[in-house]
Amino acid sequence: MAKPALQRSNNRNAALLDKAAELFATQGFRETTMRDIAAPVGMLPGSIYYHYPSKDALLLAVYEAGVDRIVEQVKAAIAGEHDPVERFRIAMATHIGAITRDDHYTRVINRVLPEQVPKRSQALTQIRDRYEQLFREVIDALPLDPSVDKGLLRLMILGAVNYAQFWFNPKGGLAAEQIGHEFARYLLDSIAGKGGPGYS
Amino acid sequence: MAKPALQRSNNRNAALLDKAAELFATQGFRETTMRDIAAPVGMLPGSIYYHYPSKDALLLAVYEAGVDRIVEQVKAAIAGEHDPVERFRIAMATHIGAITRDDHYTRVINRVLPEQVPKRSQALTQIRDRYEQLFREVIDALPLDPSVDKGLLRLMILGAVNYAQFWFNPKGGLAAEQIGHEFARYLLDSIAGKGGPGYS
DNA sequence: GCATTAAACAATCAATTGTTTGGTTAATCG
DNA sequence: CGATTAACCAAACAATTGATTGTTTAATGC
Repeated sequence: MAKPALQRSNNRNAALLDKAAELFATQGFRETTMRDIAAPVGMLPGSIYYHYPSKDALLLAVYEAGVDRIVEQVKAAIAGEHDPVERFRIAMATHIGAITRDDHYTRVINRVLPEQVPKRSQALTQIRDRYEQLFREVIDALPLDPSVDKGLLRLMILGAVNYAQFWFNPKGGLAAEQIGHEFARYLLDSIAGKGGPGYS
Repeated sequence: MAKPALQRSNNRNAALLDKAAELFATQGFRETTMRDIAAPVGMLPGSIYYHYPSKDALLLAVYEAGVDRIVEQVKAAIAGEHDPVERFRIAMATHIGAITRDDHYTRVINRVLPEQVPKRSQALTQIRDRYEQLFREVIDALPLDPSVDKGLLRLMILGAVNYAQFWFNPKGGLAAEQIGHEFARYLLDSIAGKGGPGYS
C-alpha cells in the first residue's frame, strides 16, 4: 500500500494479475491452473510464487480489485445525485453495467463464490460485503411503504442484478444500463410508497 | 425408464446418488472426489464406475433428478389454481421453498452451474431449461402492462429467487414460502397492469 | 445344480495439481 | 566497480485426481 512503485524493468505482476482475473472469470477458480495463468504471461508456474504466496492469495488480490472497481463506478455515478430514488436507479444501472462489461475483475466476484474456496471463504465474503454495503445504504434511503422489508428487498435486488452477468448479451436486446433502469422501474412503480414526491 | 426395478439384494445405487447429490450440493462438483462419495456409502471408488461411466454422468443424473423435483413441486402447487396472478405467486413461493429446503438434489442445480463442467455444460443447460420453461409459461400468462418486457422480468425473477438459496436461513426471519410471496408482492403491486383491479 | 450376471472389491495407473527448492540474470545503488 | 536484490528460470516433488483392470462374491433363472 505504501510502496513507491519501483517501476523495475521486468515486472509482470500486472500482466499476471490480469491473466488470473481473466481465467478465473471465464473458467472459474478450481478450473484454472497455475500453469494456465503462467503460460500466456510468458512465465513458469513456479515464478508466480515470487509475487503471490499461493493460488488463494492470487484470487484474493483479484477479488479485492474487482470489488474496488464496482464500488468506485457506482459511487462515482451516484455522487452528483441527491434524490434517493434517482440514486437507486443509477446504482442499479451502473452496477449491471459494471458486472456485464468486459472487465474480468468485476466478473470474478460473481463467477467464483466464497463457498467454492472453503479455506478463504470468510475473507472473500468480507470483501463482497464491502460492495453489498453500498446497496444497503442506497436502499435504506429509499422512501418506501413501511410494509416493505428493506433487507429482503436488497437481497432480492442483488440476486436479480448479479444474475444478469450470466445471461446478458452485449450484441442483442437492451444495453446493460437500460436493463438496470427497467428492473428499477418494475420495482419502483410499486414500492414507491405514499411518501410520494415530497418525502421527508 | 422401462426397467422393472429388479430389486436385487445389494443395490446401493440409490444411496450412491443420494450421497453424490449431498456432496455436490454442499461442496461443489470439482471439490468433491469419487472417494468422498464412495466412502460414506461403504463402497470403493472404482465401484462407482459400475453404475456410472464417469463423474460427469453422475452429476447429470443428480441434475436431472433435481430439476424433476422442482418442476414437480411447482406444477403440483399451481395445478388447482386458474388465476394467472395467483399461479405466479404460488410458483414463486413453491420454487423458493424447493431450493431452500434441505433437499440436496434441488440445491445442486444452483450450486453447480453448467459452465463449471465445460464438457457437459450443454447437457446441463438443457436440463436447466426444463425448469426455466415453467416460469416462462407462468409469467407469460400474467396480465401485465404492455410496457413490461416479460422475458426481462423472467430473468429478473429467476435471479432474485435462485439467490435465496445462498442467504436463506431456516432458523431466522421469514419462512421460505413467505419470502416468495413478499417478492411477488413487491413486483405485482406495480406490474399488475390495468388488466386486473380485482387482485391484490 | 449350474451357468449367468449383477455388484462390488483390490490394486493400480497415468495424469494433473499446487508448491518448493536452488540456481540464474540483470538492473540498481553506494 | 562490487555487492545487493528484484525477478525470474529450471526442475522436480508429493499429493491427489478420475479412471482402468482383473478378480471375486452372491443372487438369479433355467
